[in-house]
Amino acid sequence: MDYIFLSKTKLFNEITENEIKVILNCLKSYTKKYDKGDLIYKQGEIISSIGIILLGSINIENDDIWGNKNILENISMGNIFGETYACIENEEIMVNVVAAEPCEILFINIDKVLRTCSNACKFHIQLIKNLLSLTSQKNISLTRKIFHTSPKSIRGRILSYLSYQAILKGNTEFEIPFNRQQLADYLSVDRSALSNELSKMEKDGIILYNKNKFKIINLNIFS
Amino acid sequence: MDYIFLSKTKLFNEITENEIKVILNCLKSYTKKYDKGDLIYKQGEIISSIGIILLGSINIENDDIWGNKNILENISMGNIFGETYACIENEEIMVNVVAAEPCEILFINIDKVLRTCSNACKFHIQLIKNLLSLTSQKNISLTRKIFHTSPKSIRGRILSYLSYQAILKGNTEFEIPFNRQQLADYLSVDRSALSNELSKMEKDGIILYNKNKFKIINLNIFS
DNA sequence: AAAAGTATGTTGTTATAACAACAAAGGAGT
DNA sequence: ACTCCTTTGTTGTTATAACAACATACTTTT
Repeated sequence: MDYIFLSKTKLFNEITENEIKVILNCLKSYTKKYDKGDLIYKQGEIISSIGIILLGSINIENDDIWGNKNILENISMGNIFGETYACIENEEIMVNVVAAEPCEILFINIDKVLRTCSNACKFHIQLIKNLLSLTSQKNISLTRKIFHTSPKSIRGRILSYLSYQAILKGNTEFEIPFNRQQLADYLSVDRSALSNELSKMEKDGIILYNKNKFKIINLNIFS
Repeated sequence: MDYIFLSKTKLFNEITENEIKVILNCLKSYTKKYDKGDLIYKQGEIISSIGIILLGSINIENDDIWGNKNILENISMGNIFGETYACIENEEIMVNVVAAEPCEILFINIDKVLRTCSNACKFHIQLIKNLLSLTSQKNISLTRKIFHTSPKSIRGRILSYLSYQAILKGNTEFEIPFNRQQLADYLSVDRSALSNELSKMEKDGIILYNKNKFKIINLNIFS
């Protein structure tokens, strides 16, 4: 186990490598490998472990009753997933967790962290604090997705998403972590309509793009 | 201060009335009253206090760059708001918090809870645990809104929302906490289009409704 | 290098939502 | 009961997104 890597993750923020070693042992954690497309957590399951991505990345997806796939989030190496459901008892997970590429996951039973946390155990308290911070941040990323999908027009959604990416990267030229289909799913629009709108926006001189590289030319927010 | 009321809230779960009294004093909490429509937290502010609603209810809203108002959530008596931003340092709040009716709010500085939490203080640990649970639950309610707004058709969104409400209330007949405009905002659709679609659904024999009372007759999920 | 597979772009048609403008119903206050 | 005001429903028009089907890259495999 790469404790140095783990000590740099947000989950183990302010926890030393040796302390991590103790925690992982005490909480009976284990690792598992997955291939691209493998289902890690299935909609409807009751889970009590969080996952830390040691290698690769995963997608949080929802398949609605009509079969439309909706990508809520892509989570990469060093980050965690499942904490929302693991922190609430008997709450069915409403999403699918799917390996976006070959990956390796470390699972930690969070029930134990929450139930056995006593004043005596300093690591546990820090772990809970870190979880709180992470959950809050996930909260914000969900709020952000809601922002990007609340404009009624496709152009509005694209502008919302791209302008946020530009701010995030601190540059009007940037790469996005989605391909067209994934971006369409994220914004809840049809892929071909998205492609179509992107090329219209290029014609209108608002953006330049090639694959997942974008450049914002003139963000006319009133158009 | 009504400590009995507070001891029944989720935030003070497993904390006694006397302990609450100590905490509130120690954390320099204070209360404030608002009229309907008053702005409690404004988009862009850096906040470090969470609010507990002692009386009334509040709306979490977003006004986008084109002036569309988007209601993310309605939060009622005994529940908290602002914890997402208060738990992360220097994170601007991206929403407006508005009094949905006359209300009274108890503010608690969360910075102090997180920073001064030591092994010696048992209440603080419990408070953080409770916050973690609440944040996780808020997370789920955001995910739920994403579900309700991800179908591409208005009917799909209405069905998603109403069928969830029916499950929540455990009855095919129920009241919803929104008026038409608020529901339209929540589902990110035009109000008149929503009214129109609702009456079509009634004609199609799927639902019956009057104002905010609904009855699901025949949830044909494949239509 | 050819073949197969995947991702992206393009176009035309159809379905649907937004919008605007108005009508009707329901409350609140005088 | 009348007026004012707010909420909800209705209709027709216009704008836009979904959808389908195909074309054109670009990748990966053999």
